[in-house]
Amino acid sequence: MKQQDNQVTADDVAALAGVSRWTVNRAYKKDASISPKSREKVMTAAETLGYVPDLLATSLATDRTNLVALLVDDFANPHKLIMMERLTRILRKNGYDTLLVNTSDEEDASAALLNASQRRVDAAVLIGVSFNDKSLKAALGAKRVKKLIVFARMSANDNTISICCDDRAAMTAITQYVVSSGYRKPLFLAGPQTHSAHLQRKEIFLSQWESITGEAPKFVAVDSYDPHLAYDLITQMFRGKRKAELPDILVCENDALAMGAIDAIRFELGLSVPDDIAVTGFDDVPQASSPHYQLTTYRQPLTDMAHALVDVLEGKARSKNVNAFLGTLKARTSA
Amino acid sequence: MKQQDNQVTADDVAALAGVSRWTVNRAYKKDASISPKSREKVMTAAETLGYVPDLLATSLATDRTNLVALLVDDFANPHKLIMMERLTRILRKNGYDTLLVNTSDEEDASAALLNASQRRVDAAVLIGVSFNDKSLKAALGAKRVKKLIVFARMSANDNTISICCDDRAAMTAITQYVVSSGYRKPLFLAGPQTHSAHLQRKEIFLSQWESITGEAPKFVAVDSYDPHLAYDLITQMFRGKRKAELPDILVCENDALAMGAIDAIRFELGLSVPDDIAVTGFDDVPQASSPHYQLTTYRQPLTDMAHALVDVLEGKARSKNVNAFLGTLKARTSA
DNA sequence: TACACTTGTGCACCCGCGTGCAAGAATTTT
DNA sequence: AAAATTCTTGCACGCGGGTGCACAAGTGTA
Repeated sequence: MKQQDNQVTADDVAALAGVSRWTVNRAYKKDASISPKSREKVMTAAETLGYVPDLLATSLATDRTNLVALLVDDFANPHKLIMMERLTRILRKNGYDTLLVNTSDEEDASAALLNASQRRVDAAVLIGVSFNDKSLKAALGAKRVKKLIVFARMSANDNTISICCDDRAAMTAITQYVVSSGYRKPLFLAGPQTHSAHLQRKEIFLSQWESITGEAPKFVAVDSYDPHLAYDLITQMFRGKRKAELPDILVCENDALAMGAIDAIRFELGLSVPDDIAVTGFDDVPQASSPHYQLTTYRQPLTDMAHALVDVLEGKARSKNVNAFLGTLKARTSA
Repeated sequence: MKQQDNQVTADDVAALAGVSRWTVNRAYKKDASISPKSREKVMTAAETLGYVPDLLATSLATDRTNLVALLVDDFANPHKLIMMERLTRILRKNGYDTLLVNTSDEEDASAALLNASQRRVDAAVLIGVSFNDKSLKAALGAKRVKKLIVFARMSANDNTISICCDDRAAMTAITQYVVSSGYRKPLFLAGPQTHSAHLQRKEIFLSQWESITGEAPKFVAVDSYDPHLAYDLITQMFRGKRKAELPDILVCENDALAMGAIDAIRFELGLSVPDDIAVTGFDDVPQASSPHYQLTTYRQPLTDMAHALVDVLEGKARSKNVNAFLGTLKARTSA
């Protein structure tokens, strides 16, 4: 493409408009003291020259980049796509651009974050779920990161701002749904155990269930939110078992695991969902509503959460942590 | 978190190391003329102060940001997630950061791109598929974008660099597979018709098929690569038809459409895939290998393509367009 | 020891724009 | 109509670091 070597600068516009460079500047500032006709002149000049202010120089001068780093550690989960779409769109609407940082490779993660911080991002937003203490520490080590925000996940770290829905309320809704639907032998399928116990959906479910029915459910866990792991684990655990030995419902920490489990139940064990074993998930990914899965799951209010993120960025958040969002249970036929 | 208000600058390091700021600079430049002991002094000083060069200032001074804008227009397709993961990882390994720009909202798209260009991205990479002429024009209008690259898609635009696999070879492989598998009544399910005809997979398939069998296949199209649209269209088209009226294979432009189609065939029409109607896709998204879909599809060599992108960015690409990558046909049980 | 020559280092100036202040122009007041 | 305001505008300086050149220091030779 045609390369415009001579980048149009404010000086050029000033020259054409017959004013000083600073007047050009003011024309772009909303509440600057400048006469309407000056602004007019500048704007037409800018138009003919195709001038747009340079964000790099602006950021350097103002120490505000309007850039947010989005740290994603797990690209296998379709829910990430939804979150990324929502966040980028809403951030953009509020004047922020998004730097996508892939932290799936453990070693590169801190380097990537360091790099992002060298760009003076206004904040780093973690939308990963398996961030362990090490990652968090690395993130905090990057001194230039002004704010560290954990999105869609609880965080107990003091140096962190957490924006997520009320996991306790969510799991309560699921637990009550499961109990009232008549299930009695649940098995909880959890992901990586990287959180403080009391923050885990697993723990919440277990205690909720126990307080309602008096019995402590069993649970199993896989090392990452990977449908294949769920598939393999369920296959291996359930194969050859008599029906009486199997749970009547599998409560999964998220949809990715739930979908893997459903496939295993159907295709490896030849059983029916929900008749033999019911399944619930969490997130309501697009595939959850497909006729194949029809997954009963829980949807977080991502749009509201994204707006809360903007509030935090602008420093006008009500409280430090914004983690009492309420989602909705999507009851489908999988449970 | 603790905010380090006083940002460490090269001057600070210089003072501590007892050299000038420029010597500090040289210490960070690979092939600069600087004595080993000076560099040593600088480095230890930098270490104790926690100094890292500011990328903003560097970019401003060198006119090279090492930033790439990734324009994504369709977050419904899981393949995007794969591409994003691959691209961000490989770009990062080569020193580039990625700006994620959501162009799914038509109106905001050009604004978003303009904004990215104001950050002086070294290149804009389109990994969308439904970019129409209007979007391309908007992209080209952003003068500051030095390179405009279309990834994983052909592009006939002269101002554009296209990095993709050889669609002709790919469709040939699919066509031959379908023919040799004994299918005789294909229907091509296409996405938005935004490309020049000769670049479309649809056209390639149609002509390939005709040249082999002598018959011109039928085709249908939906307005976006949305599984739901495919689902609805197939349901509506096929419902109530006698078996003889139905195709024996549905060749889909990508996996998203194929999966929607499979669901419709199974759940709305009560037919079997592949026995009643076979289906093929394109992309090999993760879900394609699930036991439910077992989709026969075509996988592009994304890693190689990502490296080619880096070559283009560094200006050491063999030719202007790099679009002869060969992928592999993944034959599964859906066809 | 004097000379040429190869490093190593410092410096002025630049990248493009923002901020605060002071001088100039326009407007109002008396 | 002169003085007091208020609105506009210009400018020095700074954000953090890169580039090319000139000079100082270090090395080698006669």
